[in-house]
Amino acid sequence: MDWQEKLNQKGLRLTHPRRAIISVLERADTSLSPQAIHQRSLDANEEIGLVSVYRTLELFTELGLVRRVHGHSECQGYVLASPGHHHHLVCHSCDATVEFSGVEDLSSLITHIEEETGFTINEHLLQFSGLCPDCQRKTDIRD
Amino acid sequence: MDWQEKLNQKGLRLTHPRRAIISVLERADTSLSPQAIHQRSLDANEEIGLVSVYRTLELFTELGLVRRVHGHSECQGYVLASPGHHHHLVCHSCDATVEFSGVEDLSSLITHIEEETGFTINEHLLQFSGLCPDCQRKTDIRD
DNA sequence: TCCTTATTGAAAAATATTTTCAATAAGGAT
DNA sequence: ATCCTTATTGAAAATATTTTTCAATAAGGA
Ligand SMILES: [Mn+2]
Ligand SMILES: [Mn+2]
Ligand SMILES: [Zn+2]
Ligand SMILES: [Zn+2]
Repeated sequence: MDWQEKLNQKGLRLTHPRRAIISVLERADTSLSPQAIHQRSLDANEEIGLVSVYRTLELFTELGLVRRVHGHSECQGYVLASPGHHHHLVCHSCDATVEFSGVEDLSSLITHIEEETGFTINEHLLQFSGLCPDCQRKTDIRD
Repeated sequence: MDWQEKLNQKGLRLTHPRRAIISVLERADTSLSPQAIHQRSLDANEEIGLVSVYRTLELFTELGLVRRVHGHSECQGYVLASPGHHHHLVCHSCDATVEFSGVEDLSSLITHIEEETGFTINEHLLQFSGLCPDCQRKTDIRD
């Protein structure tokens, strides 16, 4: 199910700002802050309000259409989300962000921690960071 | 090595705001935002400036004395960090935050993702969330 | 006790986010 | 095609958060 169907299903409208934001995120290769999304939308001659960016990101996060990426300083980066269990990998140097599928098996770790702490665990946040291929090359050259 | 030694070692001073902030974090059982830390410090009659809270948290994060906890909405929660590799477990309901030691073995997952994406991975962010023992009890009673 | 300078905090500036509300446009009904 | 309902928008104002500046202070070695 794509995002348009998802909105229909919930009785939500397919508005201009919503289209514009998805379009910006589709073209992005890094996560983008609300401000950045707004700016790129204007750059593409899709004039939308910054308020709508905030509202749409909140809605889309709720619907699982976008996900938040948590950086060292910045935690307001949003990326398009593919359906299913995924996490993100971020380049320290250029912010390139790619998704990887959540195939990790944390179950034994989770069980261990549940026993140790008495908590019930039902959610996890996992993110990797390092250098993307491009930035590795640039670093090599400099050496 | 405790935080005081660490500061000495770096030629940094043991100031009143720094003591106050550590003291607040030591007493906390959830992560705290800069504002919350400031308020609790005032409540404890340790009058420090909010600016110093920001500056100290930045410094202490750098030094590995505190760590940031990333929540669903809020990502400005700080907790005291024990030395070594740790992650955090947060209660959805009451925000109770406990540390667990980073004994997880992500190496095969990391290798897999490195091969798949061409990235070099050197850092990870892992956080669990769920219900703490207290909040489990409260939920049970309500049922 | 003195001296150096890292650090503080008040204030202002810069940014970021949320709220409000009248105007608009999405999309189902006719 | 046109009408109608109402979800949604965007301008503006209100709030909240974070950073910058800089003179005053106090940490801590001499
Ligand atoms: Mn996962
Ligand atoms: Mn770990
Ligand atoms: Zn890169
Ligand atoms: Zn709890």
